[in-house]
Amino acid sequence: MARASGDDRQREPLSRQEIVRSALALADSEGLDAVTVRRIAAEHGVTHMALYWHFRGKEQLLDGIAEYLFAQIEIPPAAGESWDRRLLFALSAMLAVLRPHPAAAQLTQGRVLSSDAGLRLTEQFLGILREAGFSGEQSAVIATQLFMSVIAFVTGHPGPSRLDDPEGYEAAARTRTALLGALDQARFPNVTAAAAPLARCTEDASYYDSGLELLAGGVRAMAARLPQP
Amino acid sequence: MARASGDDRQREPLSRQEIVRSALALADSEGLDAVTVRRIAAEHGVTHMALYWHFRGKEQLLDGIAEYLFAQIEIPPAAGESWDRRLLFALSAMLAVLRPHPAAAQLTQGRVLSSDAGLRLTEQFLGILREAGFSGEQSAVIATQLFMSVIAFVTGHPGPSRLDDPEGYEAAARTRTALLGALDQARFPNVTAAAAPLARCTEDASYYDSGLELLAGGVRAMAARLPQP
DNA sequence: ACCTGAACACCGTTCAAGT
DNA sequence: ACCTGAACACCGTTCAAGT
Repeated sequence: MARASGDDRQREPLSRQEIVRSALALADSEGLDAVTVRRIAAEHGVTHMALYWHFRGKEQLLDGIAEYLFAQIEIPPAAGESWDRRLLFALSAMLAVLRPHPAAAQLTQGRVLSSDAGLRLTEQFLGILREAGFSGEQSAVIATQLFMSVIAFVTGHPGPSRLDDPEGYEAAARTRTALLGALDQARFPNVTAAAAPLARCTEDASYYDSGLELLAGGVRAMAARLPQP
Repeated sequence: MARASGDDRQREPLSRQEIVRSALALADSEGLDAVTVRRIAAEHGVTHMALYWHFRGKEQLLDGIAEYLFAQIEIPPAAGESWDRRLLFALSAMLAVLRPHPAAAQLTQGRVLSSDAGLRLTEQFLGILREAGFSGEQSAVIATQLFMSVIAFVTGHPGPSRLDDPEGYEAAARTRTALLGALDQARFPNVTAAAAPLARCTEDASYYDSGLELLAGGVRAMAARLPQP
């Protein structure tokens, strides 16, 4: 990934895209703390001030990562489908994009309304919710809460990613399981009994299936209580 | 809040509690970035290395903040109540504690299972969910997702807190509303129509009421699909 | 037991300057 | 247009030392 500074004396100019992509790769492999102006610059064989020509500051660089993630979310067109199936598709599309980037997903949390792709996503969710019969205000509230929840499902995934570092992931999961299992059974009967699922429940697809069911079921329940038009 | 270094020549020794409390106050008033070993130390009229006697490092200090927050969550005893009402009480209790600390709440996200008070909370949620008929595995998954969602509802609250800085809050909300309202109405019909609720929906209690309804409704829907015992 | 002083490696940002 | 060099203020951490 790193571009040695010696092997290409005539480097082509950086682009915002390249910078954002290497920042995202850094977040994926070493976490958000590793996303540093200086380290990103080093990846490109450039001094760290070079990035300030492309971004006004680090905050704008992080905005760029969030925008990049939002832009990848493609909600499949499903014109003939019911609103609740379309909602499920939309939530799945978000999860599919964010899951590989548990560290960087954090950056999307406060940036939905300040990125173009985030606004496009919001627009689509509002459309689905309006179709379900919710008012503009209700749709705004529910869309925000769905975004926050989906993002949190992904960022809540602790430690190293299973995809990037499977053996590191395994070791961390085993350690957590052992710690939970060793707790006082009198004080924590349910925790000790469910030590393994608690420690590793975010690892497999069923975790996200359950999350989608929780959210979609909640929205359906709220829709069912709406006054009939 | 700051303790001048001159006014008490015989300072009583620091305690972890005091350090954690001033760190939390700093997060509340200026955000997580302001929570700095050096600034906390200055609040107490002490050099920054003094904190290293009380904490092994900054990470442990942040653990302390999370622990402190979890410890304040008191789920009311409600022995005779149905499981879904007790679930609602438990979620409300979490929200009540976390809402005043939108910045610091972020710290609780990955620390539920590594803090004593977080484990106590987990135990109580698992108890409620087991009573609803979910298996240990299902309860672990759902409890985790409920935690993540509630925390995200609070941390998603952008900008300055309404309680700590009402006029700053108002100004930020107005700016966001104006920005959303000025978007292209052809591309963003629903966003522009709901500009105000989108920009400020996290401000009032109904936002959190809606969030609780969403989550509780989702869990009820999942419980309703369980095979009858 | 509780805190200080000096030192270190690292960070984001500014500003003038180079090509 | 695109990048460098030097400088600055700030950060977390270590380690030996003080009381």
